[in-house]
Amino acid sequence: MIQLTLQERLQQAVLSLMPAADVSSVLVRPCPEPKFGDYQTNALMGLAKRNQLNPREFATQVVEALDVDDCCEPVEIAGPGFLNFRLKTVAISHALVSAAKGEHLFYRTAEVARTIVIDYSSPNVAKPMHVGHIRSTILGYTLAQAFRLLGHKVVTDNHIGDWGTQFGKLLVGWKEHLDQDALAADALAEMERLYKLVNSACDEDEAVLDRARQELVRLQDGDEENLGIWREMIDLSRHQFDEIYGRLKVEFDETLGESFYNDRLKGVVDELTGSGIAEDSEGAKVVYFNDQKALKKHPAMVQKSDGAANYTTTDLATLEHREKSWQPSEVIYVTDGRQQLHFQQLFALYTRWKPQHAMKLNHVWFGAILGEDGRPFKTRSGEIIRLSDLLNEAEQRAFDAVTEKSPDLSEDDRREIARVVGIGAIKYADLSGNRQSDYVFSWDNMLALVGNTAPYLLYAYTRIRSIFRKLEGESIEPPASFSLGQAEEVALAKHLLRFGLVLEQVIDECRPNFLCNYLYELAGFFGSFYENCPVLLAEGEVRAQRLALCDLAGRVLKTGLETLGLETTERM
RNA sequence: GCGCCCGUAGAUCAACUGGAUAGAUCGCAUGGCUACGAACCAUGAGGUUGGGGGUUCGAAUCCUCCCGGGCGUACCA
Repeated sequence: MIQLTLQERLQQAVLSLMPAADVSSVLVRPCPEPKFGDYQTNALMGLAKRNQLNPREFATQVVEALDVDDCCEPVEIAGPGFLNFRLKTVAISHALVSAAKGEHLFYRTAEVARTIVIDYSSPNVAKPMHVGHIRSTILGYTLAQAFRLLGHKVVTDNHIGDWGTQFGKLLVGWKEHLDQDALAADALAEMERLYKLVNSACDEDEAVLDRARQELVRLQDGDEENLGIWREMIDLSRHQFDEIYGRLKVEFDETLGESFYNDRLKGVVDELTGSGIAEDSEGAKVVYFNDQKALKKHPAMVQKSDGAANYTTTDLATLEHREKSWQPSEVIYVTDGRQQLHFQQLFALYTRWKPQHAMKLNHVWFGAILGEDGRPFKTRSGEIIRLSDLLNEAEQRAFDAVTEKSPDLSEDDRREIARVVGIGAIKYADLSGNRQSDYVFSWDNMLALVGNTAPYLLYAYTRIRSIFRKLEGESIEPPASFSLGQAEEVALAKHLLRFGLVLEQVIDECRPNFLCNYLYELAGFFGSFYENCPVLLAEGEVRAQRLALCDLAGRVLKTGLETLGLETTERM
């Protein structure tokens, strides 16, 4: 939090010279190069330019008005007008001492807790979850954890696709082509087969399409037989979703599928038409956005020409429900980037429908998964890889690795470690990139066990734990100060101080890869420290200080990993 | 056609939203376990950031024009 102190004082110094200045962009950030210092600001140059001042002279004046002697060495003006701050060891020591006493862990929680609704995962009933679902599931869960860590209230909602036109075809398939044995063996695969079968039959034969429409109408009219089949399809699907979520250790506060809002859809359409927001077009009800450049040519449809509502309508009802139920300050949708237009329409439409709403509506989108040819991802046989197969493969590879590295451990232990490492590797691989970049799927990349990967972080953690196991019963007092005599200690300590800043960035921009980078660097700094600074063999104060550094690094690592949804292990 | 996103080392990705010498990892080469776990550490090679032009103290990032790719573009969600 030192960084925020510096920033506040810097802003005050600027204001003392320029009372009318907007200092919100006067930020202090970590230096790109340690040789320049620990923190820097580049904001003075822009400010000077806008006010037609010489940037170096302005920087000099700011430095004169700035008092940071308690935590920094004399501030340095560099290049065209950077300010470089170098922390005093006593300031670092002070932060470490209070953390070692358990007063904080280098971050602080929000003074005003916000309520955030996060909508993620949202698989469709009767379809197996495949690798495409993992990004939303893992990203959403991680964001929820990050908001919670910083003291916010989060409601997670799995908006599963359990209603809609696909059920007409599924019902035809179920009634005419169901293979009970296949259903018992792998329900989702069988339902997917039925859907594909009827779907292609519909393309060729108008009569099949008619039957599908009739079955759908019957379902929507409450026909007992169709409702029963529908419920069974949902139960079978939910069972398999839960199995995946269990393995991923992902949870939801709510699972309100599309069907939950079914009774409200007609009312929504009536309100929109009644108030003149929606109008008729080619038999459908649509909303035009002539006031918005980006949406001008893209009206949103809220009712199809056959009278049925569609997903925009459902999403409107969902937003209404969320606002009523939780009064969130923000609703976050985690989906792939192809739905950007839909959410632009939805947000604009909701604001027109309920102009008084105060929710920030945020579409957190992510890039596509591509095959090695750069085209949307499929295996050679044209199938998308099933999520359960991916998890199995990850655990198997991790098991082979742990068996090779630690053959002395029992098989049960190795299985458990392989589970933590394998699942962790997948999650980390998914979270460590910029979410908006498309990424190329490859088994070796996703399940890698060396380099910038989960096992690297977990290994650093096990080394820390190993040190504390060797202490056995020995009681350790938190040190009264840190002398930080070796460069590796300083680098590790300074990095610990930045934890809070990174967490803020993660929730501000909904980008968990900042946390991945931070933890990877932390593990790296710990690695150098570990190789160069004996802990147990050190003596007196130094030993106590190094033990405390190890403990703090371990706690930050564990907290960070848990925020990413990764479990830790004591040995591997 | 229109709109959005993208092109960075042999490969996979970063780059704190305009900052200082574009960083990692894999792979490749070299060195290090009689100091706490070598799933580690240290060192090296590898780049005209797709291409041209522009904006300015400063550009992978902003503007513009080409080249190449992905996605979307009213009755799927």
